[in-house]
Amino acid sequence: MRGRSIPEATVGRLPVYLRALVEMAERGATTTSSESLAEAAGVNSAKVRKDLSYLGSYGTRGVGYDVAYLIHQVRRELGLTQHWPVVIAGAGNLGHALAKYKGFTERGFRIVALVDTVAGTVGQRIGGLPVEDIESLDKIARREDVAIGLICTPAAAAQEVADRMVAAGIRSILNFAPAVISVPEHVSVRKVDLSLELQILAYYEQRKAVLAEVKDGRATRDLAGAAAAP
Amino acid sequence: MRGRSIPEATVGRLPVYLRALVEMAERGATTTSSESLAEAAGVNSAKVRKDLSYLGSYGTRGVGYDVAYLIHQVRRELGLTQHWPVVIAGAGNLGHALAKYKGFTERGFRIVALVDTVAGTVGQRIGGLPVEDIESLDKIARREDVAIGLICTPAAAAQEVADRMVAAGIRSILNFAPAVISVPEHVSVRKVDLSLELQILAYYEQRKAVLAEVKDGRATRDLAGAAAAP
DNA sequence: CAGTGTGAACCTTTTCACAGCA
DNA sequence: TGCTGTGAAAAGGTTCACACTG
Repeated sequence: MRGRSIPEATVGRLPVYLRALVEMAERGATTTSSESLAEAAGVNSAKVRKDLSYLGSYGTRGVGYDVAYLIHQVRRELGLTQHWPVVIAGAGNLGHALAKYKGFTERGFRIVALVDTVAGTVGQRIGGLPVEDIESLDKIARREDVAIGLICTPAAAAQEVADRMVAAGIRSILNFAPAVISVPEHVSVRKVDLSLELQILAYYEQRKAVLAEVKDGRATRDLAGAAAAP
Repeated sequence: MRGRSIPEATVGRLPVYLRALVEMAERGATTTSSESLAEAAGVNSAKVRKDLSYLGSYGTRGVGYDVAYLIHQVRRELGLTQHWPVVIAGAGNLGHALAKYKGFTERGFRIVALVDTVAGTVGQRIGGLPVEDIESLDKIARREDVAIGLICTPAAAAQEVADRMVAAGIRSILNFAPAVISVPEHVSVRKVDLSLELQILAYYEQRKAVLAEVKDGRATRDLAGAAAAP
């Protein structure tokens, strides 16, 4: 294919394929198929083929994909052939944990600084990094050419921190604070909301309980028109 | 509406609306509109109206929504009128941080236990909780009627921990380990993959750089469809 | 008359199914 | 023959626009 601009849904799955491919390579596999890659990534094979087709025609009909070559192509597409300096704002529990998280470094993301407010944890050392004053953010970001920032502050501080990051030239933000932040158009934001995920699980958990009741013939809760599956 | 079974995309936004509504209530608002709720949640108002319509007709035309009543309805729908005991497996950096994370407790999720392998951190105390032997998982889960488990172990241990959780009667899993886990049909899994999010940001970041080059008339990278041979 | 609730149009994503190629 | 690559169909999600109503 190669029609430029990969669908968002596909972009979200490429890192999963990449991880699966790297594991395969580590286990010595040189070739794989859409079927086995799908299995390893937890999706179906049609999706894998369609997703990979957006990158190009890198497979061989009747054979499959060359693992090493595909790893290279996915890495290139994701922009992982370069290293990305990252700054973390907020050195509480979560910032702390993320600063020490090995998975980032392994994938080419280097934490270059941890910043917090003076009232917070400035001066401490976490995982070999000193916690610096958030006032230095601009200086640090420009010195290290930081493009990506993580917000690990309480919700109340998130918007201000985001503004500071934008002012410091950061163009991508990963927001762990449970708050909606607004940024200029040219800045990308993704959010990870830990308790949101639990709330979604609670919804389906509750649903299972309700459905089980219906199935048992004891519909104790109000259900307009629920049909229990077999 | 009330045709049962809310679209997944809507379920994923309900917690965001809920948070916005709770903030509004704390600021003393008694009424809101799809417009202002949309603003607070970072979406558009048509989406808010459609999403809320899946819960029922809880608004008043010409007026808006009653904040307190809507909070109640969203909570009920999400299954947050009850408390959910949660167990965390893996007391490394992340398990540590999550065990101390206030946001869970605030939203009705109580961490009842932290388990790890004996070789790990068993015996330590984290945020008032002792780290227990993972062998006790079954006993703990049944005693506390745990329905939700968090996996915060390294990727290599994730599947085994998931199996243990399923065996212990846990029916919903939030997986923080960068690994695909497989579970029986009746178990729900959601995953939070920290470095995946960074990789997605890297993709768009790189894209911006490439697009800027094209705009400047200096297309230094291959965009057309040139690909190096394997 | 302001603002909800919702059909209808539109867009994105997934799945199907098979032609085409090594 | 076996597996990719991809049109076409189906499903799912978003946005539009307006009838309806308190």
